[in-house]
Amino acid sequence: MMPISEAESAVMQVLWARHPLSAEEIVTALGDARQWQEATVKTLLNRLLNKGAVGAVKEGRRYLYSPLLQREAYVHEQSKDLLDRLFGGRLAPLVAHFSAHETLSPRDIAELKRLIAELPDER
Amino acid sequence: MMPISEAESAVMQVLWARHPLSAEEIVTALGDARQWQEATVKTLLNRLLNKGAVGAVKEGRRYLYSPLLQREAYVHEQSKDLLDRLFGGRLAPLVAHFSAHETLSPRDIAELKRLIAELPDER
DNA sequence: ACACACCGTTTACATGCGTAATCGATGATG
DNA sequence: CATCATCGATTACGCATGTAAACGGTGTGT
Repeated sequence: MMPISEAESAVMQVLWARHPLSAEEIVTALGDARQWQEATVKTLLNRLLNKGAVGAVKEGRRYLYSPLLQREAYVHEQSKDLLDRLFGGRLAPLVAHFSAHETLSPRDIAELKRLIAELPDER
Repeated sequence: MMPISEAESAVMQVLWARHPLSAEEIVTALGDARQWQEATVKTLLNRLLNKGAVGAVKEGRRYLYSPLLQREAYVHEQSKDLLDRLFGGRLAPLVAHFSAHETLSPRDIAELKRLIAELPDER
C-alpha cells in the first residue's frame, strides 16, 4: 500500500469516526480541525481512492465514501514504524521515555497499571 | 525548527551514536542501513546544517559534524506527535494497542512491569 | 609550479504533498 | 427545453524530499 499522508489521514479520521459520508459532509466534519476548501478535500479523497484506502458508492448524483483501510491497521503500522525507528522496535523503552520525561496523568498511570497487571507473568 | 525528514534522520542516528564524524565516516557508518552515494549524504548534511540540526567544525580540509539537535528532543517530539495524532495524546491507549495486537516479548513485559511499578501510586 | 585528488557547495530532477481553481457532465428548475 | 447549480475529475503550482551529478577551490605529491 502506498503510504497515507498527513493531510489524507485527517480525512481518514473523519471516515473512521463515521461513514459512509459524502464529500460535503466530510468537509463539514473536518471544519473544526482543518480550514480546507471543498476542492482540497476532493483532491484528498481522490488520492485516497487511488491508494485504495477508501471506497465510494454512488448515491444519486454524489458519492458516499467509506474507509477500506482499517484504522487498527493504520494505527499499528504507524506505531510499529515509530518503535522500530526510535526504540529498537520495543515498547518498554518508549514507556520508559515517557515516564521519564512526560507528565503521565494519574489517569494514564492507573490505566497502565491495570493493563500491565493483565499481562502474563513470565517464567 | 524545521522538521527533520526520514532520510535526514538516518544521518542523525549515526551522529547520535558517535560524533564528531567526517562526511566519509558517516557514509561508512550508514553503509549497512542505506545504500547511499557519498553525494547523497553530503546533500543531507547540508540540509541538516541549514536546519540547524547539526554543526560542523573544520578539521584540516574537511569538516567534522556533530548533532546540535538532541536525540531526546527529537524522540520526544516524534513520540508525542504520534500519541497526539492517534491515541488522544495519552500513553495508555498505545500500550493497550500493543498488548492487544502485538507480541510483547517476555523481556518487554518484564521491563514494563518494572517501569510501571516505579510509578507513583495514585490516591 | 602543476596536475590531481578530495572536499564542500551548487545545481538537478522526478515524485509526493498541500492547497486549490477550473472543467465537464448531469440533474434540478423555471 | 434552456439555464443553472452541483459533483466528481482534471489540471495547477510551489515547496519538500530522495537521490545524485557537476562545479570549484585548495592541499598534495612530483
